[in-house]
Amino acid sequence: MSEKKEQKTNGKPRGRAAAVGLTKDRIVDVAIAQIDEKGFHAFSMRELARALGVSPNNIYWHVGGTKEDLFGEIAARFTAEVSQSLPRDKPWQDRLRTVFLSYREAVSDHANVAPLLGAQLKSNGVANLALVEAVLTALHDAGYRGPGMRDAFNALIGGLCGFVTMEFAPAPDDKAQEWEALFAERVAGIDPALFPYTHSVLPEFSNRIFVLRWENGKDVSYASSFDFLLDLLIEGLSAHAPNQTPTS
Amino acid sequence: MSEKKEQKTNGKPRGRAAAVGLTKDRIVDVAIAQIDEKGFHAFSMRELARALGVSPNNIYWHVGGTKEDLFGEIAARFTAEVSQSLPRDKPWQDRLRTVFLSYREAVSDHANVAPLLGAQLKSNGVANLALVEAVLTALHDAGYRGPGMRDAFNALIGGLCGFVTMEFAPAPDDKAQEWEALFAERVAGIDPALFPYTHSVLPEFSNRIFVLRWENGKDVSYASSFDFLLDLLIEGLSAHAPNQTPTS
DNA sequence: ACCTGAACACCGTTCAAGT
DNA sequence: ACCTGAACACCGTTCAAGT
Repeated sequence: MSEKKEQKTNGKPRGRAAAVGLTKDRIVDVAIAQIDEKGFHAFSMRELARALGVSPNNIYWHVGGTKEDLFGEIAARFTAEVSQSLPRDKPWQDRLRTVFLSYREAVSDHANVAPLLGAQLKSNGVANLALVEAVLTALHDAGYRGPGMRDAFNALIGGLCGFVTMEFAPAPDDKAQEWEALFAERVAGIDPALFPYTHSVLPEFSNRIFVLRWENGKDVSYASSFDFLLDLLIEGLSAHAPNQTPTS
Repeated sequence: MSEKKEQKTNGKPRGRAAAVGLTKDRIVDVAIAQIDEKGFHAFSMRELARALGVSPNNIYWHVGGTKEDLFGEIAARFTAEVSQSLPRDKPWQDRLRTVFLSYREAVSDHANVAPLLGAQLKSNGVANLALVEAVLTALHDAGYRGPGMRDAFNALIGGLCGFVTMEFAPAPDDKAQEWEALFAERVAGIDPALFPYTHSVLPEFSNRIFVLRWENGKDVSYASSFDFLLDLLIEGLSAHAPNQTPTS
């Protein structure tokens, strides 16, 4: 994440009236820090204003009408980070792999922000064009065009970014410990007569597969599952590719 | 969605004191209706209480301490619906396809509830064991065991359910029209010198691929992209399967 | 067991005003 | 252009109390 100095004033030189020197960049910095610390659920505009030592309205002024707009800015910061240093001359398969692995890495550094990234159009929609361009170019090199390219693009973004959103879905807030214990117990007590296969994988998969878990990706790694998904998709795209590129 | 009659009293006969006859089922019914109508963002416990003609505390009493618990109940209702009528004697590929197509269908009937389903552990975690059992059984028939089975399970659930969550991510609330126009304009004005491939697919893909869109799956169908993702995964799982089952 | 009224400690957002 | 104070219309949740 870019650690901009606080004095940045959006490029424009400033008159002598400004007392605070608030910046969109600084707002986003502190907002991410707050979410990291207290979780997405506990994040509020007023608390953010307090942390910045500023009136809430000041934030609204810099960020544009609404809390959702701030979320959009936060999401933009993330996707911007991903588009750094995309490899240029590797085969399209390698480029795709790099893009999505680095997306997952960026998100896992600030896992509490995850609910923002997949779950709202505005965040979702702050186009990071470098990322889009990279994926489209890779698909183009694979020979995809038209509707087939659209489906391939959506399958990649939806499947992989969606996975990451689920991976870091936040657990219940406060009394987490109560809930964890209760849920763990419920999983352990699954009836083998009704659900034989689920029961048979039980001690091993308990808390390690989606749905049957009480901790998220911050506590239990889903890296190998993500890699597997990524492999399936890239291999599948190769197999369906209308036009193969030499795998130099 | 089950349209339980309002009088249901959880099976237990009731003493003469009960004036209202509120039920968890009825709470969930009306909550889903409210979210359908006004969107997830606008949903509140107090508004729900008003719609039910009931004191807010009454809801808390039936649903267990918190709003998150209610979300869990709502999610349970959904996954419960999916597990109806899972085919028994078809090949595992067909069974997987049916499960996830019917999951997507159930969600798209109440698209505004989507943010609830992938984005919070508690909803996510209300184990629908029939669904889990169906997926695990299919993977077992494909020959998957141990860590490979775990990765396959997570890739399926994370990729496909994650896709659906993104597909129906809600657009900004009120002044949507403003934002749509502005975003559409921004997409139309993408610089062909900086992002040549993105620019080249522009009129065709505008608002039809993730990231570069201002409407969600309620307004623009992502069915073909979901189908493509599903095909890639099932074919890939077949290719990697440790043990093939005769097809039919 | 089921239900309510009143209250606590917050929110997001807007309006009018200051420099 | 940048910033604040005060106010509006809400929240989720809890506490004490009623039948």
